[in-house]
Amino acid sequence: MPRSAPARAPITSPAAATVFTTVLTEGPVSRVDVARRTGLSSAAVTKAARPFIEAGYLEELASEGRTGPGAGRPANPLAIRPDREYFVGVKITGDDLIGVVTDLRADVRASAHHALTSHDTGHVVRALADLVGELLAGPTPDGTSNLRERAYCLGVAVSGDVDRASGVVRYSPFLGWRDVPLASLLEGATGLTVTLENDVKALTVAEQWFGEGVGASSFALVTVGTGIGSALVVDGALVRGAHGVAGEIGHVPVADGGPLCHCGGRGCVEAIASTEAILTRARLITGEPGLTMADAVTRARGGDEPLREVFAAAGHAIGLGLAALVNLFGPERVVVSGEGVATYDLFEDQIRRTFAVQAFGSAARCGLVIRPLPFEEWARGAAAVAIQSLFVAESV
Amino acid sequence: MPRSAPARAPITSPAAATVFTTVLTEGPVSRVDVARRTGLSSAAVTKAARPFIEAGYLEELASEGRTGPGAGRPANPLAIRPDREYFVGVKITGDDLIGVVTDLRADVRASAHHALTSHDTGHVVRALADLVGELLAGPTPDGTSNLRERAYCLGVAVSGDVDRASGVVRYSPFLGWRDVPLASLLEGATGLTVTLENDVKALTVAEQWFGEGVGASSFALVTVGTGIGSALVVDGALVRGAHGVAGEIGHVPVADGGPLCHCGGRGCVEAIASTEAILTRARLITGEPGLTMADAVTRARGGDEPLREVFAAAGHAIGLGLAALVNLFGPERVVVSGEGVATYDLFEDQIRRTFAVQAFGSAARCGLVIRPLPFEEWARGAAAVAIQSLFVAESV
DNA sequence: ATAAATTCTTGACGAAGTTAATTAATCCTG
DNA sequence: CAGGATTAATTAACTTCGTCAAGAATTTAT
Repeated sequence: MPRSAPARAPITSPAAATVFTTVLTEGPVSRVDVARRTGLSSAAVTKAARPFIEAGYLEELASEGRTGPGAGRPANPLAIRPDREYFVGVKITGDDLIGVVTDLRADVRASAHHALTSHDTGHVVRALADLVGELLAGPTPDGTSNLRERAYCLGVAVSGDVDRASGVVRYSPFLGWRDVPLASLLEGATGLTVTLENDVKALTVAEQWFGEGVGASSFALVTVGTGIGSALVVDGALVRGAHGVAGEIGHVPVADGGPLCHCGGRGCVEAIASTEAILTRARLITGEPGLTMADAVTRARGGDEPLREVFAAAGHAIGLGLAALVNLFGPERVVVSGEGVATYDLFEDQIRRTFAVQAFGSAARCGLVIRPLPFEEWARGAAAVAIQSLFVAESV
Repeated sequence: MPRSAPARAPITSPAAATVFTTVLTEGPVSRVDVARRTGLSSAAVTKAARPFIEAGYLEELASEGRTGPGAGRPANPLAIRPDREYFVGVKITGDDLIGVVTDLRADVRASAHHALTSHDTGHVVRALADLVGELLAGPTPDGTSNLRERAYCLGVAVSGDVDRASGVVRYSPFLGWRDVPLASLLEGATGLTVTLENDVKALTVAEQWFGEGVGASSFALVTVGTGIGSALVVDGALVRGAHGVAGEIGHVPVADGGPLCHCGGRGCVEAIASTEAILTRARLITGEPGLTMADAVTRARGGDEPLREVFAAAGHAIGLGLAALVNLFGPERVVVSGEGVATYDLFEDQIRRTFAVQAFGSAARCGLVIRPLPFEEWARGAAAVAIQSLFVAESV
């Protein structure tokens, strides 16, 4: 090509990163507004925004008629051009790969699945590369180019102990992996820049940048399902834990002398409220060892009191765990998301009630959002991590 | 005065703050060493250090003979001159004022007490100003000057909801105060620059800068006594909580269906392990409504099994709370400090045992330091906050 | 002595962001 | 409808901070 390749996102200084994230996460904003929100001078915003406009990442919206009540030159809001770059996100579970392509705003544009027939590293890497190839095969939505030419980054989410910085899966119980340098393997196989992250943390990043977490300096996300996990954002940064462990709300002890947990502890939230724990208890109570989760849910929804109580007990345990989290951290908001079967409607009431009782003082003012979690969301989280990887420096 | 007044700590740039804190908290270090540890260039360290040396805050130690194994110019380590400036710290309790004077390293040089006969704001302010006057009356230890001329900052620690930034006591149950602008009142009364902080947070700052927290990017401090509280440091910054509440480990629910807590919850750590909760339980078990804490402690130490079990139950509850904290945050270290009567010897074993069982995975690698808490330490915490207030910008 | 190693200092330079002045685009008023 | 008021964006000069590269200082090793 005679013309130089289009410049990638020109994040060259803290101010550039600040301006870009502000426009990215807070919709169209005028330069003065960006300046006001970030504390930068308006001159700095002008300077920082120009390269982004030239590289096609930002655009100036035609002034939208009225500026407001008073007089004055109307603002030309800066807006993101979401189609300037695409990102691939893949979540690896024990059984399959879930992949999505998103735009800069983390809106999903395409998705695909792929069953895993083995946990062998080589197999997974090949399958993942195939999936990525499939996802990027088509043209861009605007038809002017194809996806592959505008996608440079791949985010991968895996449950377990993941070292994002080095791109290594330290330990993944589901896959039976230890110390697999997955990021570099995938960079070789796909040619994309790969960022690896723990799945719950990835989900939290998506929420922090493009969901409920926008504008909150501290918040938490909790996932309820097979396991119960969470991740915390304090002062804009993900809490990672000195030894790589943090956010283990599933193993917060809430019921002294309660059921034994697979972690060796007693009365952990996960020992009471995980899908398996609920099912075990439901079978015990009904005396039907063959009871399925789907049946239990249907009957509970239908008004089966003993079964409803099993779910309520789970909701109570989650509420206690939330109270522990909120009393210790005081986040601005917490998102509780139900994985897999959307049973959250059976928990929600009890979670809120218990939380209201156990949250201390004004910590109770913390906003509680409870909602289902479509499983594609996990892959979207991975893509969000890829988007975030544009910002090499601090995570604003 | 013909000569200009001696310059205060010349913290004019991020680099200056970094260099000064490094030397302050990590003992004598050569300039190259500071550069290596902080990532600054050695030129920057030289430049930043000079004004501190000129103002008398730092000095160059004569090269200490051998530098190490190899050749090369020997290092001239930079060291703090602790006596360059003194700081006053005062802790306000419901009954009295405890005050100390410390040097730059937060070493206590003088201390004094003062009984409070009323909780009236004016009375407390006057009493506190008197106490400060008393503390600063003498000459400096080196005899070259007097304390007052080298003390500019006062730190004040109060339990309850305190807004450090505005210097307002939002709510203090012990004093019965609401929205008292204590910092500005005290600036008027003492002429010193006043920094107000919550007492547990102040203690944590002291630990972060001058104790177990040095070098740890995240750690927690827990105090056990009348109340049970904690404060958390994540990535070098104190967690404040979106609504001003954080670190409320005392109200983490650990025993579902346990004793009712004064906060309205059930099974809170504080409802089981606070001094009052222990005493209530001890009286119930022994059937002696007049039992004192001192007696209970003596008899438990002497081998009284039922009483030992009361303390063990408290230790267990604390251990569960600690596990919750550590599983959620993954701090590098936790300090557990016993307030008032030094009963920690009766808890320690049980705390460690429970913690070991309930801490999840490598979170258990978190270092646990359990030790008594001399009550002057609270005032020292206040002084540490005053020292930290020199660093206007971020708390490194 | 001379060379090698290591620490510290110095001055030129460059990057990033600020302030202040200027230009631009609109509304309001008489 | 001209002129002023008002707000937005840009420009240019300047400040500040910290790096780089070169060299001075001071030791050990040969």
